[in-house]
Amino acid sequence: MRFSFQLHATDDRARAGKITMQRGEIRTPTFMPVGTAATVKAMKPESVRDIGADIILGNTYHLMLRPGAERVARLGGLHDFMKWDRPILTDSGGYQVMSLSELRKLTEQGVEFRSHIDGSKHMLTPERSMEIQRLLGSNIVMCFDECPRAERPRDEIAASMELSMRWAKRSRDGFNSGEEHAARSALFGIQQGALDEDLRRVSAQRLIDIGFDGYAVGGLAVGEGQDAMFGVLDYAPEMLPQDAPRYLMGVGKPDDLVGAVERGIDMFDCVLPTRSGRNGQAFTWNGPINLRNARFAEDLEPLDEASDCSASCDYSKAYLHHLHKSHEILGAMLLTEHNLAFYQTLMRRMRDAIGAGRFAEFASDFRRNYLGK
RNA sequence: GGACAGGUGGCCGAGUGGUUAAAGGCAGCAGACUGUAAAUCUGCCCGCGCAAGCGUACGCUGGUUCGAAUCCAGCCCUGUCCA
Repeated sequence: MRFSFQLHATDDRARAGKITMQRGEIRTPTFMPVGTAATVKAMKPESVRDIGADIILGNTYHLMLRPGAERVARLGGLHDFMKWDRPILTDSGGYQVMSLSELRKLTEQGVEFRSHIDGSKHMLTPERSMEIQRLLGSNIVMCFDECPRAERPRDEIAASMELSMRWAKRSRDGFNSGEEHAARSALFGIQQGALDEDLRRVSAQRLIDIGFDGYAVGGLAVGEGQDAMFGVLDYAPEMLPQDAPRYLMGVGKPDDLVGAVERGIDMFDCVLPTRSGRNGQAFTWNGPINLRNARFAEDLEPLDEASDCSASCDYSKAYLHHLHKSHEILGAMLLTEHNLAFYQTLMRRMRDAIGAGRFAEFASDFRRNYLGK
């Protein structure tokens, strides 16, 4: 089975289902922990699986620079290399076109990056991005796109979207040319168009015309704010095929996830649970807290007594406070694990609620506790 | 007892006549983080005040000067070395 997506239940616009691939099943809505540089930072791969992740994300740009895609291929591919045998989705480097905008030159052909590590030049084109993702052994390959910042003027957003759509076609062709890999992996297109409904519609249609296994909503959570993002999600997912997974790239905070599932999104990835874990922030059902805060210095309560994740229920906030104040590496490890477990539990609860036809109730309960309203 | 060196804001440490409420680091107190250039970054950090500002402040006491953390004298303390 190369790739299939089955919907088990829908509740209003929310959907619960399953992606089936050679390397395993992905229960949707799903959250993919981010493992940019062949590691979900501060986590052993087996722990990532233990807390419930079905799939993780890797990155073309970072692995291209180090250790190099060809080297990963010689070492047997990304899965064996990092000891993660389940599905891996790889981002194409499109996000780095924005995040490393100081270090690159963009042309119709592609993007020339100046490595943030050693200054060396690397040309990323749709074709090369497909090749790198193939060399890595990616299971879900993302089209090479440009992810523009929200505040760019409309004409630039439109031009950027058109460029991304031309690149989507080239990505499709490049992907198909890697025949053996194409026969056992999937390719996702990425809708752009920022906050503009017409551009989003044009973008969706271009992608559908090309044809992909799944469709991502890109270019959100890039500074526009949650209201604006939800505004787009009120119409953008419906522009994409019903029978394919919809992936909201780079999102988000727990309340973003709930609002996005509510609007028909099936897949997410975000650095927040891992990065925040390293920076002292823990997600809880009553909202995020910062364990560095003095008020936790003598708090013997665990983060989540009811959790079956050890990091969440076996250690006091006082201890986590101490570890983070002391810059002890275990503090980063435990909070990362807790946060990822929290995200996985959140996804499971959403899937269950959709299956039970009571997602609206779940969402309202969640918001009352998490946002205090 | 003698010879050097030195005493700066919670700690370390710049500064050696006015632009100094006093660099920088640490600690402390908060905040941010959304397809990871992030175990990171930002703000606050003498007291009172919303602020303008006022008051205190560079071991202590006195002096020189329009003006002193900075120059002078005495004293007190610390370190190293010599007896």
